This record gives sequence, C-alpha cells and structure tokens, in this order.
Amino acid sequence: MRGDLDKPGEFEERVRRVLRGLRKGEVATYGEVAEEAGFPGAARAVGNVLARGKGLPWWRVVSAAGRLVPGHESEHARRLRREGFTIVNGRLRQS
DNA sequence: TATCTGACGATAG
DNA sequence: CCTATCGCCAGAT
Repeated sequence: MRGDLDKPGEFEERVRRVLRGLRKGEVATYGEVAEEAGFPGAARAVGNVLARGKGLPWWRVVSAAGRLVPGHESEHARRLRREGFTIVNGRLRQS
C-alpha cells in the first residue's frame, strides 16, 4: 500500500524530499514543510531533521513568524538575501 | 510503556 | 517585543 506513513524513517524521507523541492528564491515554514510531507502538525519534528541533516537547503526554511535559525541568523540572512529576500531585524520581511 | 529532547506554533499577558 | 505556557510530533533512551 501507498500510505505507510508510520514506517520508521518515512517522515524524514518525505521531509527531505519536500526540502529538495524548494527552489532558489522560495521559502517555506517548518509547518508547511511538515504538511507538504504528509505529516501536518509535525513542524517541530521538521526542525529536528534540519538540525541534523546534511546537504539540505536549511536556509529556505523559516519559522511561521519569519524568524531565522537561532544562532545562525547572520549566515541565514546572508543566504536569503543572496536569493533575493529582504531581512529586517532577523526576520524575513512580511508579505 | 514512560520520558526526554528540540532550528515549532498559537496564544496570553 | 518579550517571556511563559501549552499543545503537538518524530525519534531516541
């Protein structure tokens, strides 16, 4: 069957796939990534994957409030600006 | 089965 | 804008 969403590692696999789908100049919130991955409500778990994963476009993910990654705001902002975004006070500019 | 850990999210003060 | 809470989740112990 297709829907073995409870298989161990399936969550991370899907999250990674969603992340790989984010193109330059495109960002998503942790919650959106979780939802697109088929695990609505697992925003927190998405953060865990991003924190440990390697080679992932982590800078294209921000909090629902537009906040950047704690402890890496400088580099995060730099990378986002490089893709055309505007950051104000460590926050992705609202709409 | 019970707890604990986090790059979360919404809400209240 | 800030902190405190509470709810929710996948994984690891």
